[in-house]
Amino acid sequence: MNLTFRQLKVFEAVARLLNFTRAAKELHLSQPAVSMQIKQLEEQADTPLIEKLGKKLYLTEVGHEMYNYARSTMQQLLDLEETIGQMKTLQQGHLKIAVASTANHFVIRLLGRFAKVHPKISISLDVTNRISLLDILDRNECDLVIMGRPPVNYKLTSVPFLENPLVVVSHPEHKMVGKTQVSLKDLAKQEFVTRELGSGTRSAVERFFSDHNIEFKTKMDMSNNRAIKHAAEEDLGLAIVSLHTLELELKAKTLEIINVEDFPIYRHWYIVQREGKRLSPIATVFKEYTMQEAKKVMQDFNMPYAAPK
Amino acid sequence: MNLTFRQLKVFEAVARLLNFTRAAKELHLSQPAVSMQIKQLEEQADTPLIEKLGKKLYLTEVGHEMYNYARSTMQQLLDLEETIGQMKTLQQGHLKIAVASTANHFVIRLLGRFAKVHPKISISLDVTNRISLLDILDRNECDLVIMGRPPVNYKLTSVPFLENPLVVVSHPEHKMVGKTQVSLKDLAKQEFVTRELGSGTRSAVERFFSDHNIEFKTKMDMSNNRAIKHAAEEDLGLAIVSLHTLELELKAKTLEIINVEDFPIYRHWYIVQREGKRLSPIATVFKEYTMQEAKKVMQDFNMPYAAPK
DNA sequence: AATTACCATAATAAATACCTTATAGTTGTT
DNA sequence: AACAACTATAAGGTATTTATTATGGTAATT
Repeated sequence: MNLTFRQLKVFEAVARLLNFTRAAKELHLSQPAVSMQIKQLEEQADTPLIEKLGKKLYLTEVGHEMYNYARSTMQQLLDLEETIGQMKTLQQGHLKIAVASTANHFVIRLLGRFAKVHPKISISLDVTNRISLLDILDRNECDLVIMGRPPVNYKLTSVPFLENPLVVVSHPEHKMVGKTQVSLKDLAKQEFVTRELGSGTRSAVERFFSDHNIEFKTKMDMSNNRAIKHAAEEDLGLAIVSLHTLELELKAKTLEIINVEDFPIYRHWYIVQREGKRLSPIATVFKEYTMQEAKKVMQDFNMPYAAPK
Repeated sequence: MNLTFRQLKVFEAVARLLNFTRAAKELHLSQPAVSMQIKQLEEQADTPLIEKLGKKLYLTEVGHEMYNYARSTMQQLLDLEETIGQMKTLQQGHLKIAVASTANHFVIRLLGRFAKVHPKISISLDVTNRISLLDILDRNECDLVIMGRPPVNYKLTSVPFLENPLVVVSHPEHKMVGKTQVSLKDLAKQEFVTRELGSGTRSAVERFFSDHNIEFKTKMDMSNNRAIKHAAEEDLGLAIVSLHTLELELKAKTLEIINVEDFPIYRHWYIVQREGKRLSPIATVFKEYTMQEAKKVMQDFNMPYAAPK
């Protein structure tokens, strides 16, 4: 059977009004046009749908079935149109974001604000490590990823949108705490607790040290940021971490920032997508929102986006 | 939005296979034909439905919605086709019959047999009086009506399919019971309990009496057959009723048939439909079944379809 | 660098879908 | 018998749809 929506639309009107002429008027058509559509539909169904007894029209049993089908299908089409319309106007939709664990803190705040502006949008947030993020991008499993500078050999489009200052922190009792300016030479004498080799932060730090021709002595390396801060709190060594992950520790004064020459190291947070990816309307809006609002959001939460010099 | 079933069909294949070329093969089309259909569908939706990242295809959010819609609509279409197919092959459908109350007894038996032959068909039976039956026909509210000879001034098509013998019955103790042959002259001396004026039976009886130039003395008239039989059982007078309504009373010997000259009066049961009515497949079959099987059904139930002469 | 697997685009031909006007035929009513 | 209200049918034209082949471009693979 090979019906057309046109046939269904015309049939619906005729079945409802039980009058070809009035249906034709309603559809702004000539009456024979209606007759033809009905005839074709009956040919498709290979059975009469409408019968005329005297002057009055009646639906046959199959006609009733067809009427139900026509109404149901047309209603579904209206629903579809509405859904699509809402998706386009951001009244509906789903946003899939993945973020590096170190970015978790401020991204949650950013998303919180964004969700308030777009209350009908549902959001899923995946917090995971750098390797997984690249995997997710590769499988096209999310709209956007927020992470440190992505590797160049992947086919990705990335935009830096916020400074990510790395600062040196220590146990509050450390002798360097409170000094106006610690020299890099002095810093080099210290031992560090750091992220594992291959992490973005670790490479950035190593590059910084080698650029300044000083040695970088590691005491321990750990696979997550939380563990590093813990180690520093226990005075197992100095740590170099993103300022954005320090809010709690600074407030509770379990860690202090050390004022070191040439610090903070300025890295950036990037918003990343697959090359060629066509963003959904809501993802486009979120990307713009992030690029515009990120700094403001950080400041509003009393979080210096850069460390004091 | 003005989609076509073709677009949906092609889109369904592409969305399922995520591969234009394979979809084209499945649909026995060239690959560009598929590209075009998808393109047109995307134009209708005014938003991308499929995105290509590297070599792989993905559905967009709207694409997923469209996929759901396509599958649902196509499934409904299959359901519709199946329903229509079943209706055509009598594996499904509904039969609406209306019968005169006096025909009730044997029509129920007829329908019982018919229902066993067509177990998937549902049946509704309306048992009512002659006036209502004509009304029902006028409003095209049923497929077929079974009744006595319908009036000629209605636009109806009717076929007699079974003799309807009217016999004289009385209380078993009546003096005429058991006589070899009662003359019409003697009968004329009796008083009768009869149907109301305007009923089919009543007119038939009156015509019979006047044709034979004898008087017809009524004692009481009543609006239904059951009441008449009751009155005769109570010896309030003789009754002239359809033999087909007497099964119980004869078996229980609460009424006896009187053997009267020129009786039984032979009327007929008619199967009636509106002029020009196109019967549904199942109604056509029922009409044929009735015309062929009615006599046999009556006999099988040990019901003489004609009174003994 | 060449190859392979895909999808997009262009040009073009054939089919068909769709609508209109004009006209004829029915049915029920006055 | 004439009329009014409807639907069916026929003829004809236009626009749309649908497909084909040929060709070009892109991304991953060898």
